[in-house]
Amino acid sequence: MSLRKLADKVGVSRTAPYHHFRDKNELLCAIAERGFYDWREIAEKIFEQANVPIQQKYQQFVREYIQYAADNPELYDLMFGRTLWKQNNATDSLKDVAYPSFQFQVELTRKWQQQGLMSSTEDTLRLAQVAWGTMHGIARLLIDGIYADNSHIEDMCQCVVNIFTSKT
Amino acid sequence: MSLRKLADKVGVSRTAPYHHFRDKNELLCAIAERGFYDWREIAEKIFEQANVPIQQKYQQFVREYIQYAADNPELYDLMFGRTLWKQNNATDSLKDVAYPSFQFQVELTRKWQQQGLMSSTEDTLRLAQVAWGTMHGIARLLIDGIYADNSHIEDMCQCVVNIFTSKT
DNA sequence: AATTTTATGTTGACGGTGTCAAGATTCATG
DNA sequence: CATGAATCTTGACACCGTCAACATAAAATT
Repeated sequence: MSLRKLADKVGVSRTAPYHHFRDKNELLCAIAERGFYDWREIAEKIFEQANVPIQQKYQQFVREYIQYAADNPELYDLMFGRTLWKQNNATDSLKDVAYPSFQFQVELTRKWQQQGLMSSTEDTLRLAQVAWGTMHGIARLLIDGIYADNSHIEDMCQCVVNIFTSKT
Repeated sequence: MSLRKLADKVGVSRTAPYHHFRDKNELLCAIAERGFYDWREIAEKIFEQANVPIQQKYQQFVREYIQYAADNPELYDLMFGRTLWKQNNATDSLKDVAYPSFQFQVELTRKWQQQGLMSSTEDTLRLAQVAWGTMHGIARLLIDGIYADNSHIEDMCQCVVNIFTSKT
């Protein structure tokens, strides 16, 4: 969607947004930022649950991550797509929210390793990148409509959990 | 890059390409098609090797997949990005090359399961989606510049192999 | 050899888009 | 009341994909 159509739909002139955002990129960054806040809330709720085995929490985490992407394809594309990240288009404000979100994934991985859910022989950072990459890749295959269908989500998540929590 | 700049760089008028491709989308599809052919050649060479253990071939496959994406970020984005796939923008001609490429991944997975490299308790299609999703996700994190660096490729690939070939 | 068709090129024009500059309006605050 | 900030507006510019119309060279047909 273009800025002009957007402005028109809101019933305002085409240049009105420029008094609130320096350019289109900043507006997109702001939208993505909201996405990171929303996702963090969802993720935190998962791990706040008491009396739920970690393996089940992990499965829930994977499923909700992918479901979030499938439910908000455009937003996910903004948050993790090349539009904002490929050429330093990301605002400092966006980075301030996104980087901790990336770091969160690493800390989660470390905890999973410590709790024996995942192999502790792997380097934590690498494992975090791979584990996240797996969710990210499946999410992208889904929202880009490549050889994956929304009806496969549940099964794929189960498969991910099986693979990553295999005893070594 | 825009069609006009491209045409200008080639030293031709802006509408010249329209005598060879119906529109910009068709041109992009043709480029992506070439990418699929190239990648198939690379992949086939890996599995043609004799006297190389399958695990090593698998590792090589993962590494070369990700390296190919890292070396040709724009091309990879065309081949597997939402530009061409999200809204049936893909040409029939492109689909004819791409779908078998997707299917190839499934057949590879089936073979890996049969040869005991990967867990044979997982459904082959799901496992193929997850295994490919992992490579795809890491490739995307790399080329989109999100929390992954080209210097991590080797280590990440090793990690992927370790995870997916864990004995169960 | 002459003619026609095809392949390939060109310029002009249209509507769409992001964005800047300059001016209008509202509105809170001194 | 006056001032200045916040907000909105229209006009203009350069760029983009694409269409229509026309030119020309090569290939095919007669």
